[in-house]
Amino acid sequence: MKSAKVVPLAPEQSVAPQLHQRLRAAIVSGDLLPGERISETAIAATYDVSRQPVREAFIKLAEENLLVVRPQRGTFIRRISIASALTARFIREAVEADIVRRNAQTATPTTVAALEAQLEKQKKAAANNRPAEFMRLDEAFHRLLAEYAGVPDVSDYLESLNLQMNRVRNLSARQFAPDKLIQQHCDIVAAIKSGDPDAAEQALRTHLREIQNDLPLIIAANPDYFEDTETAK
Amino acid sequence: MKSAKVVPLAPEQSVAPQLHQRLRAAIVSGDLLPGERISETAIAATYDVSRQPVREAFIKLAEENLLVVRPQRGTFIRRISIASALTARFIREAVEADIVRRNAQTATPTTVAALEAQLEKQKKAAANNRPAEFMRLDEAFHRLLAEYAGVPDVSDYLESLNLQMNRVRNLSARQFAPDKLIQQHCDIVAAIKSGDPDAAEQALRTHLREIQNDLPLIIAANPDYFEDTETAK
DNA sequence: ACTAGCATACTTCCATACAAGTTGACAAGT
DNA sequence: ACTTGTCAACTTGTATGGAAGTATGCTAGT
Repeated sequence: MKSAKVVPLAPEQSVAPQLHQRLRAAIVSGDLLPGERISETAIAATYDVSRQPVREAFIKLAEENLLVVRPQRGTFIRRISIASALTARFIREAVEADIVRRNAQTATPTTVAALEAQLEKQKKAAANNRPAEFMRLDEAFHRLLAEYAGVPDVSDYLESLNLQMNRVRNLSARQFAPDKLIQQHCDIVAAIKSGDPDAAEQALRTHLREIQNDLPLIIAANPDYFEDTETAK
Repeated sequence: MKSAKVVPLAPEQSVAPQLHQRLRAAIVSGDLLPGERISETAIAATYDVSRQPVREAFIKLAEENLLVVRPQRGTFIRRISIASALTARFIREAVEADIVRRNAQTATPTTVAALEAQLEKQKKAAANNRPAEFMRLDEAFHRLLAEYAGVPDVSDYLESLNLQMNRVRNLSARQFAPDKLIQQHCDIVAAIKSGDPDAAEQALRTHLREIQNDLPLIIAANPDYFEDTETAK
């Protein structure tokens, strides 16, 4: 069976990385659901390539904790580990707390203005009810904070952690209220603007703990997307 | 050419994971030097296996930033990115600062006693001049702190960051003075014991910034093990 | 002496075939 | 009704051959 109704791969680029990127997007977006089975041969047939590059993409995805490969049994979309999600959130909070403290200590009118301009974009996206756009701006906002703190590469390291958090977001069909999040973003920027590191840190911690409050609700709504008993990793 | 003077692989386990583990240990320990060339066929011949599992091990190592695969050109041991090392150190500091604060707030006589017992082991290893043993205990010490802070999984996430830092350590032939590090460990535990979060945080930040002070010396001693110009992925 | 072009020996990437193990249905026996 | 053994259809793991691209050294020409 040849491919059908699938955007074909770019022939001038390597196959494996392209598959890796596409499958990751499909998993994070919730197009492929946790626990779902996925086989090398099926994906290979879909994109009309051999099993080998598919296999290599699977290896990378397994390394990112998005897939579980059970030899001679099958490969499955990884269920979300609650413990891992909480751990990821804890790390993000600790790192970003430091980042906003630095921002509060070194803020200039220029950087504050840029942050406030970013907030306006967020408000606009929320007002127009475009959640995907808002999510992108949300990520850009936190990335901007890291940049202004003098540690831009930190965002790349946190990206793998956000992968799991974003899965939770998308699976929950966006139960998060954008207005509340934007208000919290404003509180952070306001504290930075007034040069108050303690207030900035507190505002950020409150912000990120919002997710922790919503997590039990999301789990209750989609219990089979999470794992409890198994040890994470 | 068949294998020679190499411990053969365990035949009952899969080849690829075994190769991955061995090569990673070789890179972190400095047995394989940064910039060194490494080819699929050579490794395959060494262990008397086919190229495919070697290739899969390479993919995992590239994902861990230990290898750089340049298509149709060759594969090389990744040089250490100074920017990445500093970023990793920043994240570690932020996360562990939070961890020791928690320890100071929730410490019990039991946990403090366990930490102090750990310190004694460190002193013994240092007195007997066993750097490898000390390094292992150092890691265990930080892992213990995370456990007592109620976030044991954090250590696993920080492990990938420590990979790069450990490479620096091993390449530098251990320029770190164990006595000074142990003294700093004692300061941390003392602050935890007295229930002073601010002091504990300060002691930990001082401790981890020690590495940052030594980094320029290490770079000056082994400049070709580091990269500067290239963007660190 | 120096440069441009080319052949050769590499490298990684992909396709294909086979090996080893698991799962599940089904039939035979108790 | 229940258990057990067998077999067929899957799965992932490994081996191998060839395709495409790159580096290198030689050769011919200036």
